[in-house]
Parts: sequence; structure tokens; C-alpha cells
Amino acid sequence: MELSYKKQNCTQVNEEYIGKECTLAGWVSTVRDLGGIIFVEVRDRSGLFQVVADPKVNPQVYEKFQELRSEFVIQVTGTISKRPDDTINEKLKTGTIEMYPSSIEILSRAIALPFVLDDEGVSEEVRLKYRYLDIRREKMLSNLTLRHKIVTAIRNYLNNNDFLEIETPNLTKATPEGARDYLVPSRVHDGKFYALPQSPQIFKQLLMVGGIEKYYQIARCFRDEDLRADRQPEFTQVDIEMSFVKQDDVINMAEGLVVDAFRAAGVDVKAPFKRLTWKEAMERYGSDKPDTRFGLELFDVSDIMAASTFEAFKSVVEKGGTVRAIKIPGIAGYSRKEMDDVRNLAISFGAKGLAWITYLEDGSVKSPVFKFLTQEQIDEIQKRADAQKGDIVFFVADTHKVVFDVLGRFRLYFGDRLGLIDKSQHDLLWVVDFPLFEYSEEEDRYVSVHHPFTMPAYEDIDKLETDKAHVKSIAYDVVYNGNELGGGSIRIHDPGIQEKAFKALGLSDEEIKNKFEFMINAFKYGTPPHGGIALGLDRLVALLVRANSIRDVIAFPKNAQAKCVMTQAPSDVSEAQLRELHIKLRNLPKIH
RNA sequence: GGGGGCGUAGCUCAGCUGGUUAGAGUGCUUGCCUGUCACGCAAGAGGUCGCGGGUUCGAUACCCGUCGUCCCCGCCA
Repeated sequence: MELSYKKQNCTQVNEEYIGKECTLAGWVSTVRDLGGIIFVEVRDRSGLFQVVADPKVNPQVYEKFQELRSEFVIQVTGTISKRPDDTINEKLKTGTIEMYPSSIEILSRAIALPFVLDDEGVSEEVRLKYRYLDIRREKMLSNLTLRHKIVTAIRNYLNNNDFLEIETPNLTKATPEGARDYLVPSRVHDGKFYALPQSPQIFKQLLMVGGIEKYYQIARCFRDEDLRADRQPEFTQVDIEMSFVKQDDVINMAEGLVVDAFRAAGVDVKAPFKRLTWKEAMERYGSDKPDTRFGLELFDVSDIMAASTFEAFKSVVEKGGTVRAIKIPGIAGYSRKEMDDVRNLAISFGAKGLAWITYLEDGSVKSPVFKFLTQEQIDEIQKRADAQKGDIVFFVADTHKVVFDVLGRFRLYFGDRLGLIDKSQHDLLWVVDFPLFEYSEEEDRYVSVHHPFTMPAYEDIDKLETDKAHVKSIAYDVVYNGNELGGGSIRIHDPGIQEKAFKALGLSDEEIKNKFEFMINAFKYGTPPHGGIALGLDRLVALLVRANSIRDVIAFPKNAQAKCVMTQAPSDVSEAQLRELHIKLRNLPKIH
């Protein structure tokens, strides 16, 4: 596209343009003033192009070039020429050609930048404060470009499969469960608040009631929780819902989408992906998002410990807990201090203690728990672990939840520390058959693992009233290299089952009516069986560009304190604005 | 809410066991330089050592507090 100020992009110009006139516009990337001749690299989004000012060729242009400084915005027009053979720069796409401009226009000047653009070591704090400059960096440009390509691939895939892209409200109703809401006060309605959506969940289900059948949205979601490297208060989900589907339909659709999204990032993966049940994932890897690029699988020794004289472990099993173990190869030589560190690590992960058996290189075997075990029991453990000289087997006894959590983290820790993870792999899998509920100690009731609209497994519907802990759900997560890319479920489309599900969560009739009446009503008017999935776009892109933080794939992210260091949001507002919103602060901000 | 790391020039950092004039690289400014591409050479400007308090004859350094920032746990249906 030819623009008024610019007829070519920098890297569009190639040797075919030699002898032709071009007009480039962009930023001054570098000025190399050799005294009698000045070289300037012009940068636009496409890349770099060298222009040369020689007083013998054009004294007026040379004079103007002496004014140029880094990041000035300029327009140059001139004929493209081949560089002398010995001055070709192979690092540059346009390194065989250059321009001696016949005219130069300074479109805008720039003061000295707060940091050097090609310096990789600049702190994130500075980068975020001047994000508009940070975005000029090649790395950020390529991250945002790849994000665009991935979104484009996703849109193409869904459009080609007959989906409609539909927007849902950002001003909506506070949701009862889940994350904390961002609230938006209503000026029109004194004392009332909208909430920003944590996800378009309810609306996309109502679109199914509305007969849309196949919906998607690149949806902004908001959660007022503490941040992490991979969590922002506002983030983007690829939100999808389909009617007349069972689990395999959604999974097949999503696999095609992930394959296309990865291809857009230059990564070839093949569908179908592996599938693990939630139970298998927990028992083998201690995680519902297992990284299966390496082994170190957990194994069960509850039966052995229950038969031992080791009271601490025995009693755990008798109370319904479990004792599981993990074999870590080649660390039997750990010093006393290293073992103390390992034990402290286990405790920091939530273990009450840590037991182990060390298989020393000299063939001897040592353990603080041998006195509680018979030789047969010791042999059986070695057999299950397939322990060799140099290995250590660690044991944790507690509730299933704690044991899996501790050993799962142990596994990741040692996988990383021992360099067992093949970073070149692209390990994609589904975790299916999640439990529908989990018990919340804090609230002393069962809460949804996924959300309250998740369909129970057909064979478990009876258990909604009798055995909540063992109700499986038709919910599935897609996992990439040990990271949750997304998850979804088949939804309840039967008002009767939905009511049972709400009751199982301990919601009273009144609460159900207040919070979900519109939804229950909607479902009375003919609701297709439906289900869907949501994929975390920021995390997906961050993983594919191997960024340390999703902030690196978001143009204007918040920092870890949920502040925008560039705009200083969130900020105080005027008393007048508050009054209009009928809001009185408990602690007024300091006068400024 | 809890734990840990960091805070010294515009940027990235060094600074010994507490010692008198706080350094380097880079960026910036100026001068010289006609084929550079991390141009080179030279000179110069640039500091509330985050802030407050304490210990001390003396604190950038030690202690306490506080603020900022990053990571992790909790939390994130």
C-alpha cells in the first residue's frame, strides 16, 4: 500500500529496485557520522535500510543529515544503488543495497531515549513505564506479530468451521463463585454495580439457547486476584461454545484449532493428542496438568506401609490417606545439607515430613525407616521403584491431595534440576474425567472444580445427592508441556440436573433464584445439548515465543502489583466524580 | 495475607571488614575523522547511593522501619 509519506517499506526494497526511486519513512535507528560521510539506518516495522549522505553527491542533504539523532522520524527519497562489493552487510536483509537520498525531511524530532532499544538487559519496570518505546524493540514487535498470526489462524479455523464470532457484554452481573470481580459503579442506579466478566460463560451458553449453535469470541476477561508471571488482571481467552456436541466433538474441534495455532508459530504438532484421566494424571504425575516430557512417575506404597510398624505412615493410611513414593535417580551421593534442603523443600510444598531410602553406589541401602519394615517389605519397595545403585526413593504420607501435590512438585523440581526435560518437545495432551466437586476446608462444603454448569458424568448423576466426592464430570483440560492451555466441559442443559447440581453445592433456593434465575428460566425454553472450551491466548502465545511472562506478549500489561506504571492506573478520582456515582470512600485519598 | 530476592549516574552494574575525592560499560553533549554497519579516537556533562530513623568519631555498606519492584505460596468457579 502506498502512503502519502512512504511509498515502500524498508525491507520491501531489494536489488530489483536498483536504479529506481524510492520514498522511505521511519525512525533513525543509528547514525554513523564518519566525518566526511554519514550512514543512517532507517527503521520501520518491516526492518532496516541504510541511507548515505555524501557532501559531494548532495550537500544540502548532507547538511540536514548532520542534525539527525536516534529515533528522529524522517522521510527520505532517492534512487536505490548497489553497495560496493566490500561494504555488503550480510546481517541486514537489505545489506547489498543503499540509498543516496535526493531529499530528506525530518518529520519529528526525539529527545534522548531513557534506554537503548537494542539493550536486552533493561529492567521491566523501565520498559513498562515507556512501553511505547519498548514496543519499538524487535523482540516485542515479533511477539506482537506472532500473537496476531496466531489469532488470525484461530479465527480462520473457526470461521472455516462455521462458527459465528459474537461479542458479549463487558458490563455484566457480579458472579457468585470463582474469582473476585472487578466492580463498576452505576451512575444511573444509585448504589448498584456492574461487574466485569471473569469469562463470558453464561452468555455463551445463552447464545446456545438462542440457536447460534457455534460461537466464538476472542474475549477479554477480568479477575481481581493477585498476579503472577502468567496471570494478569485482564487477559484474553479464545472462548468457544457448540451445540449438539459431546466431549469428543469439542476435543476434535479444539485439536484442529491448536494444530493450526501452533503451525502459525512455526511448530508442527499432530492430532489426536494423548488423553489421561484426571485420576491417572494425579496418580502418575501428581498433577492435573502433567508435564509428560520426562518420567519420574509416582507409585503407591500405601499397602506396604499399612502393613508395617511405622505408626506415622500406618495411621495415615488407616484414616483414608495415602503413602506414595518417587524415585530420583543418581542423587544418592547428596550431602547431609543437600538432604536437609530437600526435606525443607518438601515441607515448603506442604508435607509434614519426608522419608527416604538411599541406594548407595557401593550397593548398600540406607534408610531411617528400615527399623519399621520387614526385609520382604523393603524388597517389594525396591521392586516397585526399580531402584538402582545411586537412587533415592522419597515417601510422603498424607491426604491424597497433599501427597499428590507435594510429590508432583518434587517431580517437577527434580526434572528441572537434573535436566531431564527435553525442551525441544511439544507435549500436548488432554486430561479428562475431572471430579465435579472438591471439598473446600475453608468453606466447609463442596465447591465446583470447573464451574456449576458442568455436566456430571451420565453414570454419576445419582451420586449428586449421595456421594458428591466421587461424581466425575464431563470436563477436559488441554495441557502443553505441563501448562494448562485451556479447559472446557459439556454443560448441563437439563433444568432438573442443574437444580440438583446447585443443591449439591449447598446453594439455597433463594440464592439460586437470585443468582441464576434468568439462566434457569432460559433453559426451560428448549435448550440444545451443548459444551465448549476456553483457551488462554496470552499464555499460549507466551509459551510459543518462550517468553518468561505473559506481559511480554501483551502490548500494555499491568505490573505484578496490578498497576499500569505508564498511566499510573488505578488512580484517585475527583470528589465530584465519586459524588455522581453515589460513592463515599471509607478512607479518603490524601489531598494532592 | 505470608515467604524470598533486588533498589548506587538516563540504562545495566561494580563498590573489600564501615574510612574521608563513589567507579565501569553504555547512552548523552562537543571536537576530530570519507565506506561505516556494536564505526573509531578524544574531551565533557551527569549522583538525595529509594526514603526515614538508629548504631558509630565516621554509614552507600551494619540494624530497624517504610516505599518501590520482581518471583513464589495462599488466592485464581
